[in-house]
Amino acid sequence: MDLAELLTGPPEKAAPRLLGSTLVSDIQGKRVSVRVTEVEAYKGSDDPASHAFRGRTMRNGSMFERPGTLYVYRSYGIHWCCNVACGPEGVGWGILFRGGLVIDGVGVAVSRRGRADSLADGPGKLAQALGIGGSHDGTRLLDHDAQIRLEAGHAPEVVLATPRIGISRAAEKPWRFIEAAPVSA
DNA sequence: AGGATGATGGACT
DNA sequence: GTCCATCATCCTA
Repeated sequence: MDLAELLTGPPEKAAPRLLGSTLVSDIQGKRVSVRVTEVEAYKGSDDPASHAFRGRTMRNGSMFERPGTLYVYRSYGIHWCCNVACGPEGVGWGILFRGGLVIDGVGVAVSRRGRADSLADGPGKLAQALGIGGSHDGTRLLDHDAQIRLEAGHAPEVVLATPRIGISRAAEKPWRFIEAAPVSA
């Protein structure tokens, strides 16, 4: 199953299968690639924690676009965070990119982050490392000539499901998925 | 290793 | 006016 097909499904199914895929950004002539290791599912009108719970607005419109559309929002007035829309067009389902590992363009990521560690282990940090901002809202991540793209990778050996982070409503749903290190011998 | 806190802006009641 | 899908820094231990 390819990414386009995967993203036509519900977020709690698609999210864990996005682990191990790669986000690639080509911005200002610089490339950064991040292996996705942490995601969260947000299920639109069925999910009180979702930005799309109350329907489509100016801010969340991208989540209602076709699968593979990037939804970028400002968090706490300071950071940028990004999601990919999934499910049928118009439903407002999405998957938040919550963390990853920089596998290409480390120097660029270090420069953007202003530090040499913790480059993408958080949604705001991941967006900053990739150079993603409000102007990238609506990017079609599955277009081969887009500035920011989502590409297939190799699936992790172990996936853990836990409650989502930083929310107060529907906090019991185990819709956070992380790539875990296999238990060593 | 873990808890508290300030920064800062937009969406919503 | 209040609530955030956060982060870095500054404490205490």
